[in-house]
Parts: sequence; structure tokens; C-alpha cells
Amino acid sequence: MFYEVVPEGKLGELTYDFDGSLFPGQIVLVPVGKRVLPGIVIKKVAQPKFKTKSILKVLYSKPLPKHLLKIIDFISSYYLTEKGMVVSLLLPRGVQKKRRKTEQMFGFSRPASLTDTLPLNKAQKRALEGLQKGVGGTKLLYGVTGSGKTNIYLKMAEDAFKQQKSSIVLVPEIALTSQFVQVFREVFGKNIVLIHSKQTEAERHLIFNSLLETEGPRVIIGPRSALFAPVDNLGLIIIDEEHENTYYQENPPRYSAIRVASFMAKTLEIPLILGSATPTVEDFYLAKARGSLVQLEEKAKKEAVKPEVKIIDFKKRDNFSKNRYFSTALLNQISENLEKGYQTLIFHNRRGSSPLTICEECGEEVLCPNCYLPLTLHADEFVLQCHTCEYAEKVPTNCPKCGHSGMLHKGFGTKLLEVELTKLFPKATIRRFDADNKKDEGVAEAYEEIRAGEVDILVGTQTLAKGLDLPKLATVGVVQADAGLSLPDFTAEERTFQLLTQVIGRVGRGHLKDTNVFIQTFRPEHPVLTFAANEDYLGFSKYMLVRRQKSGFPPFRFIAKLEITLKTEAIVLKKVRETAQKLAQKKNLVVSPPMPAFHERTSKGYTWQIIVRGKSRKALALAISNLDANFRITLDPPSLL
DNA sequence: AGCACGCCGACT
DNA sequence: GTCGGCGTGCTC
Repeated sequence: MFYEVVPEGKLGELTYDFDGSLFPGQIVLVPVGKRVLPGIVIKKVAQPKFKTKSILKVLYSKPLPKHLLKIIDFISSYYLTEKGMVVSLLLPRGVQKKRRKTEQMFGFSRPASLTDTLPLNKAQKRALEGLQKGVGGTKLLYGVTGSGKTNIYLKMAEDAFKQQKSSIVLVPEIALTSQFVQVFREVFGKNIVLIHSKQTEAERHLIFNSLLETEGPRVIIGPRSALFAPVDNLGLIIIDEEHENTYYQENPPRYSAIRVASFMAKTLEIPLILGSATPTVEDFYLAKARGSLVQLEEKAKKEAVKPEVKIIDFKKRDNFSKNRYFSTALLNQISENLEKGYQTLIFHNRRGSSPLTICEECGEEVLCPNCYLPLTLHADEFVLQCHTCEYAEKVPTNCPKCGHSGMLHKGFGTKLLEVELTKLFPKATIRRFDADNKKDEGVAEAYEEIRAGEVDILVGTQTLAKGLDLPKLATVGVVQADAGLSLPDFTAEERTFQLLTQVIGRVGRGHLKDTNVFIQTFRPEHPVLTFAANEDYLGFSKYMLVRRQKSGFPPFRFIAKLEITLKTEAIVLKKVRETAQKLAQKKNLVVSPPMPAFHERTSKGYTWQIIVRGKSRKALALAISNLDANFRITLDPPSLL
């Protein structure tokens, strides 16, 4: 008998023979050229004209659930990728390997007294009703931090569970959401299946086996990839913090977990709940247009008081009479907090000491020899580091170009801020948290210590913006809020708004009565900062949507990013101009003039990009579907950088 | 990934 | 002419 099989990799369906009958969705081992690859059986077919090779081995007697088979077609056509690339998403790494038997990490248990454990307030009940309306499909649950979205998720998962259906809950990162996992554990006990980045290949494989081979309702919590958990009784998908860009996979096959989940929900007729306090403006717009927006209004805790937010003009020197980086108002507040035993969080989204080293004589910038990006000074180790690759070198005393002895370090990062704070507050306990921390000294490891108030001042990047719940935190200082606003990207403003909202949310948790936030910025008049300071998402989304409409960006146009890297500037330029011209001839497409990519030069050559936009996604996808194979195509890119 | 095929520049 | 470098496409 003959079967179409899609093997892993940049491949499509290939036909093999097999002496026996197979179901669509079964995982097999097939020879491809000189290699042996795992693949998925698509369907039985008639004998082809050419000679076929044989399927070598059937790895599982049970086929993958049908909705995952449908995804192969969906993702490959929607994102213009090979079916084999989708197959590699669905199978665990090393499916063909034998694994030692270990004790089952999870099993089944009767969930603890479901329903009665979770009293919902009025607003939550109303939101729940909104989410339960209709047969399924995508719903956006919009609610500020602390409004109790988690309880609603639990309730929805509980309902699915009672009907013997599994739920998939996607979270941006597992480590920081451990409290989140904890609550689910309390309700669902051993029925919880956790997927996280620290698991080994073998562990993930065993989880896959167990999910595929056993029946019964589960609650799967994990990152983007958990969407492909092989459960055949799926009843609910939840995507928490849906605005997070971890839901878009950057490397091939590029896909949005939100879009794929939406497809799954539609075909299975099950609900997909997207939750966020700062939804992407696209999702907000679509939800509103489709009437699938559910708003969760009040904060769950009545006593929660909004922090007082002050915007401080960086340009006015008077505001910075005591220090170049910290305004006098912020410094005074830190002093006050220290006296009262309260904590302060200093946020700055740039690590290292200073991000730019230049010669004071000839102006030469010190760049990474691999990435051609500026090296960042790490003064404590006396090295210049590349933040994109592993490269590091000793700080040069002389200019590598002209030999002049006098290098300037421009700009500032968290390490510099830490040093400044130590000088300003010698008696305070100051801890810095960013990607420079060793594994054993991250936020998660020090969490109890921080919570207990043993740290007076926390300095850090992104890592401090998310999930922290500190009862003694009284003040948040954002050192330079406009840092991300000047990036050449249509989502720059949105990213800034999301980040500021998250940072402000660290003190809006109702622990202390008088809390405050200092937003230092060179652009105090910028509307995005004002919206963030006022905790006004609705205002922000309105503002943003007007701009997106005027400039022709999502959700009003679909966009595709075409990138190409070639040896020399001249060759790329030629190629990219040719291609842009060809594309411009197609109707209803807007082709922006080719421009160098944000990281134009790498060791591989020069990278240029073309942005193509169109009202019809189908027409857009078709137009770019047979370009030169060297083009990297990104459909619906979450950013243009 | 690994191989065959074919186009184009360098040269015994 | 011929050799071979590598860019391109196929693998059932």
C-alpha cells in the first residue's frame, strides 16, 4: 500500500510504500536521500508512476489528533512554508530515539472541589458570561492588572474539565509565572502538564508520549509550543498576556501562536481566550469589530489605590541638580523610602555600563567584528561586550583606527546606574537584575529575599517589568522612558506603552497606600507617555489605531517583510531594486522603497529589506510566494527590525 | 543535510 | 577547449 508522508524539514509530501495499513497522523520513519527522517502519514494514495521507497518503521500506533493534521495545511499555506517545517513543530526533538523509562511526572487525580473554591466578584461573573457566549471562537478578555483574569481562566478550564475536555494555557514564560502555575495546581492537581524551557529533550519526549497515549482531560500549561500538545479532547485554549511577542516564532517556520490557536478554535468549535491588560491594537480592533471583546472592569481588590505618576523632563537641568541620571525628585523619594523601609525599583532597558565606545579624536566607533554592532562597556569586568553574539574584548586604551589614546564611553546602562546609586546611597542594599546575572542569582532565585524587603533598591531591565509582586515596593523610577520610541518600527510606540504599563503595574497592586512612579524622559509631551502615565489603554488604542490607519499598517493592511542578505552592498541593492519593481507592478500592493535592515551589516554580508503591504492577505501572500529562494519572508511580522 | 546538475570564469 | 567553483534545486 502507498502513503503520502511529510518528513521533517524543508520538504513536502513524498510517497512511500508500506506492507500494512496506516492511519493519517501516524508517526513513521522514512528514508529521504541519504537520511532517515521522522514524518507524519497524511493519507493513503494509489500507486504512483515512480518507484517508491518503503516506510522503515512505525513509531506510534496511535495517530496524532486530527486538529494537528489540519494545522499542517493551515500553517504551510498561511505562512508560505514547507509542510515538513510544520511537522517539525508537531513532533518532539528526537522522536525516533529510545528513552529510558522514568517515573511518570504527572497522572490523573480527581480535581480538588472544583467550582466552590473560586468565588468570583460581580465583574468577573459578568466577564465569564461574555466569554461563554456562542459555540466557540476567539474572545479577547481585556482587564487591567489585578482584575483577576486568572480566576476566569480557572473557571473556564474547570468547565472544560467537567466535560472531560482538555485545556491548553499558553503563558509567555514559565519561571515568572510560577504563582500562576501554583493556582492551577491547587485546582487541577496531577492533571496539570507543565511544559517549560528547562526540560530536556528526553523529558519533553516523554511528556509527548504520555499525552498521546493516554486519554482523559488535562490542563497543559506552557509556552507557544504547548499549542501543539497531542491531546484529542481539546475543549479550550487560553493565551495569557496575548500582547507578548514570544507568541510569534521568529525562526522558520514563522508563525503566530495566536493566529494558529484562532484557527484551531474555529475548526474545533471551542473557545480561545486571549487575555491582556494591554492587548495588541490589532487584536483589540478585531475583537471590537467582531463583538468578541469582553472587558473586565474593576480591580479585584477594592483597596487598591492607583500610584501617583509624575513625568519628569530630562532636558530641564534643574530637575537633575544632584545627579545626571536621577532626578532630584526621584532621589528624594528614594531617601524617604529608605527611612520608611520601603523598596524602590529603577527600570532602564539597557544593560552593561555604556553602549557606545568612540574615539575622542577621530570619532571611530568600536564595533563587534562579527555583527558590526557597537560594543557595550562592562566596567566591572573591564571588557567591551557584543550584546548580539558572544564576542568580548578588553577595553582598548587606544583607538584601533588612529591610535589616539582617549576613548569615550557614551550612553548608560544598568551597571552604570547601579554604581551611581551605590555612591548616592552607600548604606542601602542595592541589587541589579538583567541578562548579565548568573543563573543562580536571577530574580526567581532571589524572589523570597526581595519580597521580604531585604533589598532596598532594585535596578534592572525587562526582567523586572514582568510578574513581580512586591508588598514593600513604594516607588518605580523609569530612567529614560523614551528610549524605545525612536526605533524605526511601526510597533515602537506600542512596545513602549506596554512596557511602561507593566512597570507602573509593579506598584499598583494594592499593598501600600501611597505609591508613586517617576517617568524621566526627553520627550515629556509624547502622547504615549501620557496615556501610560494615566493608565489609559482605551485612549492609547484609539490614538494608535488612527495612526495605523493613516499610515496603512495593521490591522488596516497586511504586511510582509522580505529580507535578503548578499555578499556586497552593490549586489543586494540590485537584487532588491529589481524585486521591488516587479512587486510594484501587481495591483493593490504597496511596496515601500527597499531599505537597509536595522542590522544592515553582518559577517554574512549586507541585508536589505522590502516591506510590502496589501488589503488582501491572500493577494499579498500570492504575490510574494515565488520570490528568489534567498529572500526571507515574514508574513505579519510583529516588528520590522 | 547531502548530492547532482549546470553555468561561468581561469587556464594547461 | 577543459576543469572546477559554487549557486540552485531535489529528495518518493
